[in-house]
Amino acid sequence: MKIATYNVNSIRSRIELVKDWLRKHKPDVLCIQETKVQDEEFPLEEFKDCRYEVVIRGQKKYNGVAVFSRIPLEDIETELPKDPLGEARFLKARIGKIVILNTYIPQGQEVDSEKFRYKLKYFRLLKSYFSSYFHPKKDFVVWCGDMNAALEPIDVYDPKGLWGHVCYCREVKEVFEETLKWGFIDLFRRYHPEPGHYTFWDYRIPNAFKRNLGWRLDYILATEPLAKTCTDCWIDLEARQAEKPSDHTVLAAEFAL
DNA sequence: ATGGTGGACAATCCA
Repeated sequence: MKIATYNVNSIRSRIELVKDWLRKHKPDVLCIQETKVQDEEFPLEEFKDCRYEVVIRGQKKYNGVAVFSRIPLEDIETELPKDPLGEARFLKARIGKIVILNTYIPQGQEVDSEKFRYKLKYFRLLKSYFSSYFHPKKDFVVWCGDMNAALEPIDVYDPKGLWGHVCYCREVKEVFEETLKWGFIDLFRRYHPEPGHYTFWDYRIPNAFKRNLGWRLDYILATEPLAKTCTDCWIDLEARQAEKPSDHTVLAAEFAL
C-alpha cells in the first residue's frame, strides 16, 4: 500500500501535476493540503476518469484539504473535535483497520501573534484527539500533512539563522514533539537520517530549489503497528521539476499491507 | 537592501 502527501498550493493550479503524479505513481491514498477552493468549486470532474474517490474539505481562498483514494473510504470526518475556528485543515477517513489523518497545520504568521497561539493550540487539540480516539500500540493510524514545523537543525537549510521562525522555534518544537511522543514515528527520518532533505522551498528566495535552500515541513507519521509494516519513505523531487510546481513537493511511503 | 514570488481574488491577505 502506497500513501502520499502533497501541499498543492491551489488544486486548480496543480490539476495536471496531481493527475500526472497519480497516473505515474498510482498511490492508494494521496492527501493534499492548501487546495484553496470551496467545496462547490473543487474540480471533481477533472478526476472523474482516474478512478479515485475524492473527499474534500475546503473553504474560500485559504487552507483546504482533500484525500484521493483508490480504495473506498469509510468514517469520514471533516472537523478536528473542539477546534474553535473550524477552518478547512482536517480530514479523517478509514480504510479497513487503517485510519488516515490529513492535516494542514496553521502556519502561525509570526511568533507571539494570535495565529501563532492558535498553531500551538492546534497541536494540543490533535494530541488530545489522538489520545481520546486511538491507542498508539494497537491502532493503525497514519497522520499525513503539512505540519508547518521543523524539529531538528538538519530539517532546515540555515538552522542558526532560521531559529525563532514560526515553523522552527522552541514553542513549536516542544508542542510538536509532545504530540509525536503520544505514539507517532517519523517515517522519512527512519530511512534518511542525513541532512539536506527538504519538502518545501520558499518561492521568495531566488532559486531556492536549485540551491536547495529548503525546509522539511511535510510528514508521514505512523503509529507503531503501522510503522512496522512500512518498507520505504521518500521525497519525490521530480514533482518539483514540473512546469509550474508547488513550493512543496510530494512525500510518499510504502507499506507491506 | 526591511525586498523577493505565487495564489486567490479583486484591495490585500497569506505563505
